[in-house]
Amino acid sequence: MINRQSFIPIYIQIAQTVMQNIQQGGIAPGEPLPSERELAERHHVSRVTARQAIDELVKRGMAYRLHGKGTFLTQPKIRQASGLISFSEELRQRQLRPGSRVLQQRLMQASADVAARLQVEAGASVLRLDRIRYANQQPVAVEYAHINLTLLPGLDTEDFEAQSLFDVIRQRYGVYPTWAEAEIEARIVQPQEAEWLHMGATEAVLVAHRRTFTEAFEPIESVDSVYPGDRFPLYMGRQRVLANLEET
Amino acid sequence: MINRQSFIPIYIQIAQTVMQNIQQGGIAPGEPLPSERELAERHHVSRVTARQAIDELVKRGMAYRLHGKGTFLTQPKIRQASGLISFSEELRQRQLRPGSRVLQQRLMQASADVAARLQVEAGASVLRLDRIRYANQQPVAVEYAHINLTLLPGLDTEDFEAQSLFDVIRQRYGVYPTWAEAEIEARIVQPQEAEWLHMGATEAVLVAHRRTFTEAFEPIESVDSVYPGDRFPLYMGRQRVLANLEET
DNA sequence: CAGTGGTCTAGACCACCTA
DNA sequence: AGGTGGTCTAGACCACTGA
Repeated sequence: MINRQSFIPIYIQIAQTVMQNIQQGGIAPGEPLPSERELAERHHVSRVTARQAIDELVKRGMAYRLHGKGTFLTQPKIRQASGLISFSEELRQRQLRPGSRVLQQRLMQASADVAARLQVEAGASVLRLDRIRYANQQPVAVEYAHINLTLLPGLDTEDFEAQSLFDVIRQRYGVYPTWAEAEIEARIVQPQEAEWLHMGATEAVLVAHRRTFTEAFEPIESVDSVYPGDRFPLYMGRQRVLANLEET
Repeated sequence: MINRQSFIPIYIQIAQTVMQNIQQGGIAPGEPLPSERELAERHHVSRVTARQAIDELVKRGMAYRLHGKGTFLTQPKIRQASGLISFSEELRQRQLRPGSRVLQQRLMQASADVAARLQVEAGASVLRLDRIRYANQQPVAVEYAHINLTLLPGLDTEDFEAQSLFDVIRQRYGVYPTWAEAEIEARIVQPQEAEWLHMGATEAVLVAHRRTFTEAFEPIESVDSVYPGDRFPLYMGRQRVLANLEET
């Protein structure tokens, strides 16, 4: 079961076996996961490693610990998490088929505003990419993106109707989007957007201003996503609320 | 510096000393934190404990690790995090003075719908609490809340204009809100809400459907919060994007 | 009481980065 | 080479839970 020669850490492998067990229905929501000591013994690892494995599930909101009692599976997550991840990944998790129509894709020089958001110098190369996004053929969002080409030279020649932006970034450049930040507001839909999204002229839209960063906190892209207010609610996922360090 | 007799874990104490150092300007954004080995030596603890301390800062999005290089302070967060936390805590973090006007506060029996959301039996005791929320005297939200009285018997007699709901829950009942889940949509403001929030009749509002849970995932409350679309954007904080376990 | 998670030790080896 | 974080060991004691 556990391969010690693998480049995948042991605790991830153990977390995966527990995940598989869950997905195959071996553990019902509310029921206990194997205890840390049991996992440690079963896989011949130290308890610290077993604990680290369970931590991976807890971090994802899939399980919760109760001191003295055990670690338990949370209720099923219809939709996993989102609001901060990319459109394609979001749809993938919702089991919907993503699609895109590129409205414009062109190289440009960063304005002062865009430069500030991408933390590059004014005039630096930026890819402007506007797309309509589809889920199972239905339009569900309009995205206006500015992508940091200083970090990703040559990205502008790719075809983003056929492939996911993040897939290209990861595979061609080895750059991994690791941090995200978003601010969300509501406004009345603009006429052009209403047409693209098949909405009435006086309906409301959600606008998410999102920035994605590398592991080292370099901005990869700055995107404004426009969603129909009611057809496609943003799910903020299940999160652990952390106590303030100061208050302890 | 470190008190080994304290009921506060050593790694939390160390995290606090690092935090203080940061807040006093000892470390600038982008600069490295003390290394794990250095912290361990300085406080005479094992490296695992020092690492656990730094983990607390990383979990909060205050620092990020770079393999082989070090752990670095993130850029300052103007607004800390939110969308999932309570109104009072959110304003506290934004340095605004919270206020409330109670629209209605009454004991009622859970309808089938409310019962489902609070995971209680239909007909169980529920506190309905509708409030206008103020920040520095300005109305910034309308909240319609259903609170699980099965978990918090007697809560209905408290005065929620004078004190925070969560403060009462923590102090009187020892119940700690630990998990949160939210879904966000946009719609046109309703006439009554427009009046309360000083908005025009055709403006858009953000509606957050939020549930808060105990450590053991028992629902504490289910709240619909209505925010003016543009005056009070929701900040989703800075979060680490976790890779899928399956894809590893 | 036994079983659970929470914290902690004193090491170890690895992979990665910079000089 | 020497520093960093990433992973791992084989224990330990504590606090909490439930029978």
